Amino acid sequence: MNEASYDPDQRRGVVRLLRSHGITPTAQRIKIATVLLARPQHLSADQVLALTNATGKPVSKATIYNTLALFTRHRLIQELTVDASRAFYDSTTHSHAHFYNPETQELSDIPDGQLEISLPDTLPEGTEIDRVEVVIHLRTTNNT
Amino acid sequence: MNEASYDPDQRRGVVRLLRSHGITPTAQRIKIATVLLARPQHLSADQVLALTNATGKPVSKATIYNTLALFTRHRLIQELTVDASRAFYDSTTHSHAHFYNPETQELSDIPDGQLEISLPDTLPEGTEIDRVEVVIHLRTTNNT
DNA sequence: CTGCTTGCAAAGGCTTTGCAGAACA
DNA sequence: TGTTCTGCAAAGCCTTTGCAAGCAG
Repeated sequence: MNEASYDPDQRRGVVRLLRSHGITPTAQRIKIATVLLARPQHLSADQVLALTNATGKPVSKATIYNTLALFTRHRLIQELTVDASRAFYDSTTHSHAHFYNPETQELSDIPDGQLEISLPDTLPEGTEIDRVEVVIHLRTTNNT
Repeated sequence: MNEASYDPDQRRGVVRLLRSHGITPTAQRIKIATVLLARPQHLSADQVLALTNATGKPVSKATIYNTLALFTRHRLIQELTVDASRAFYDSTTHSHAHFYNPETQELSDIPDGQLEISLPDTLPEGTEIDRVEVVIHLRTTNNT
């Protein structure tokens, strides 16, 4: 029930996942990855810090930031840039479209198939597509 | 030739534009708008500051930030969030898709028609679409 | 006059970095 | 034993804010 409870099978899975992405598993990285990848979610660095340190031995803020950057570099998670003031980290790497509500600061996935996009056939010279970020910014309906 | 040269006609146009967006024209706002709207471009606050203060009486950094926020609120320009570290301001409000090259920090428009997107027909309860941000993140091609 | 606007400097939030100690192979 | 990783605190960058003076209507 407790998210941080010790589950050897889960731990082994996370270790395998880190290794398969070329990341050396350490206690801190395993803990952070376990929190992040528990379910599809979008978390700010601060939220990751809070969740990670909700139980067990705390992980420092510097390590959180360094680890999130490392995970992003190795494509274990995806960094989202929807708000200039804060980065979000998406635990799912396949879905790329999101709703963002600035009022509630809520970020949510748009289900696959709900949105279609056709990419341009010509790109700037010498470049290729790294990733596509689609964010639909919402506002509360004006019920006058 | 000089971008900041005094052109009464241009100035009148900018004043009209500000008024039509519900913005009280002041010397600083006119100067900033003139720089920004000179052509389609994507500028950071710092770049706007530099360009604005390249000639004439300088405008303070605080006013630049406040004015860019004001212009954005009144939909004269559009704020783009492609890089967590810096906001960009787009002088064109109709085109929404961009290429972004993190290595060069270059932001460029994708011509209309090059990219098509079908929006979802269902939105979260009580919300409507404010704007859609599509950013194709590029990377330099690996010429091994 | 009265309210909005500007500018300066200080504060603020998020993120990165330097460096010493700890962990790991 | 040599390299990588962690954590603390300090620094850094971009942006916002408080407040007094200036300007516009």
